[in-house]
Formats: sequence, structure tokens, C-alpha cells
Amino acid sequence: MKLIEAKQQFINSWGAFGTQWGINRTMAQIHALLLVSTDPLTQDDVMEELSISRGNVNMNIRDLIGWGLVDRVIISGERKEYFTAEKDIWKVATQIIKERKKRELDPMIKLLSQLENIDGNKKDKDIQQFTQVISGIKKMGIQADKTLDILIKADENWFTGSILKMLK
Amino acid sequence: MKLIEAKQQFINSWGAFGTQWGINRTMAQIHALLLVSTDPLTQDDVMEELSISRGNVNMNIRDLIGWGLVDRVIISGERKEYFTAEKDIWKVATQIIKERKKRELDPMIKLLSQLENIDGNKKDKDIQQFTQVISGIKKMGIQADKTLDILIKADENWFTGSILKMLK
DNA sequence: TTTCATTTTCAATATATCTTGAAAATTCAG
DNA sequence: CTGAATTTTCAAGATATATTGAAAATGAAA
Repeated sequence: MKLIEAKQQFINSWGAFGTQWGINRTMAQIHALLLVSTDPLTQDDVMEELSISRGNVNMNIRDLIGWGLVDRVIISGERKEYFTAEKDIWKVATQIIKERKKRELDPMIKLLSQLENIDGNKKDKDIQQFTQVISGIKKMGIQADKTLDILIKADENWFTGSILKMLK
Repeated sequence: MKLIEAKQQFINSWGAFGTQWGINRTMAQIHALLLVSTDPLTQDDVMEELSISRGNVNMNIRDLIGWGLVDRVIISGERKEYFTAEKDIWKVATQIIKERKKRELDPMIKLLSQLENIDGNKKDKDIQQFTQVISGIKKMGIQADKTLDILIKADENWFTGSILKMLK
């Protein structure tokens, strides 16, 4: 397979995977494009490569910066802004985990805590069952939170398989 | 907070969280409803509780069954089908991990394997960088796959914190 | 300050996804 | 087998989400 084809397929497929994970297709594609671009790109470069509008590129790049996955790069002598993606996949994964934890897991745990205390007789079957389910989900959320913290700290050790040291 | 309110809030919030994770809102709501329902429900029950159409309920329940999160229940003497959700949250989590691994992670690794071999001079800077990014993602995918397998096997031990034994 | 390249915003539009509801298929009691 | 209850399908419609593009804002050079 030729490099150009492979890049194109990676970008397209990455976009498709993104949608499965609740990520906007274009955002995933821009991220993929920047991942496989040796040099930083301008908004115009991205527009042309992906055939999308200026506004779309602008909004999604800003989102990606918000996720900590893309950085602005200053190139001396150039007026335009350039953008580049973190190439170290472990940093990328860590960053995504951190953000999703903050944006999704933390609010979920907060909600479940609120739902744990129900007015009424604690002996009531319905109340018991509800509370049990909610507490179960909350416990799992907390456990996931802890486990992900360890993974974040473990960083590349996760990858190298030496995560055991971190867990101890 | 009253039980009824709490159930309602759980159902609504679960639907909202679901969309963030790329899961259809209604499917998440039906799952939530079945999670907090003491007894199995019919399609009509779900239609009424969530104010949604028969077709919608039918399709989403079948999807949930496909995910292994909901089961058909036969109630003797009843013609209608009843549905119930697995209440053990650790089984639920395990099941979701298994399915997402199969549906998303495995295909991703397969794709990346195809993109690893690029025609041309291996010394070429562009080819090197591309291959490096792709291989990095693939390695991470494989590592995630292994780690999730351990979690699946660890089952409730994950939760209890005794996962270390399983990792050794 | 003025000018112009560049970035940002956002209402309008387009697209993708979900939902409905009625018809078709299925199932089962009689 | 017949007919009614129940489930399933799916085209049409509704809703939610993403994209465009032009106008407004920004900011750097002259």
C-alpha cells in the first residue's frame, strides 16, 4: 500500500471509529491528519486536505486544543497559525483518559451520590433494590476512577507491562 | 428525594450519559428503567414508562439483548414477553467491555496491522513517521486488549481490589 | 491610524440519526 | 386450521447534530 493511500485510509477510518465513541467524525479526522503529518499544518491546509469549511476546521481544532491533543505552533516569520498533534500515543491516551474522567466519570459519580439517599423506610423492598443498584454503579465508578488514576500515573509503564510495580 | 423522582432522574441522566458514550439515548433509558425495575417489564410497560413508540422499544430492546444486557423472561400463564436487565453491575461492565472489545478494538487493531506495511524505502522520513504512529497506536490497542482481558477475568476481584492476584 | 491577512462566530442549511406507526409476520390458544 | 394477540419491520417523518460561509472581530505591519 502506498503512503498516500494509507494516510487517507487512516484518516477515514479514524473518523469512523470516532463516531462509535461519541466523537464527531470531523474532529477525529483532523486529529488523524495532524497525527500523520510530519510538519505542522495551517487551517487552510486542513481545509484542503479534508475538503471541509473554514468554520468547521476552526471549531474542531479549538475543541482538540481543549482536549489537550493539539497545540498551536508559532513558526517565525509566518503570520498564520500552525497546528500540530502530540505524536506520543501514550500521552494522547493519558490525556483522553484524564479528560473523559473529568467530563464524564466525575459528574456520573456525583449524580449517583445524590440518588443514593431515598426518603422512606430503608426496609422497603423497592427502595432497597434501587439503592443497591445505584450504589453498585457508584462503587464501580469509583473503582474505575482509581484504576484510571493508576494508569495515568503508570504512563508508559502500562505499555511496557511493568504496571504491576505501580499497582502495589 | 422520593423513590419515584430518583428513578426518573436516573433514567433521564443515564440517557444523557449514554449519548456521550456513543449510545443511543433511548437504549440507555430502557436499560436504566429495567435496571431499577424490581420485576420484568413488557414492551407495553416500557412504552408507557418512557412514552415512546412500540417500534422504538422493540428495536432497542433487541439491541440490548444483542449486547447481553437484557434477557427475555418467560412468565408462565402469560402470553406476552417480559424483559429484565442483569442487576449485577460487574457482570454488566464485563459484558460491555467484551462487546466493545469485539466490535471496536479488534477491528481497529486489524486496520492498523494493514496500514503498517507501506511500499517504498523504509528509510524515507515520511514513511518512518507514519509507520511509527500507526505502530504506536496498534501497540496501545493490543496492550488495552490484554489489560481488558485481565479485567474481564478478574471480574469482581477488580472491584474488591484484589485484582493484583489476577495480574500476577 | 489604516489596511489587510487571519481567525472567530453563528444563523442558516445540510446531514445523520432516531422515532413513529401502521402493515406484515409470527405465534399460539382454541 | 382460524383468528386474535403479540412481535417485528421499515418507509416516512421528526429531531438532533454537524457543516457551511459570510460577516464580524482580531491583530500585526506599514
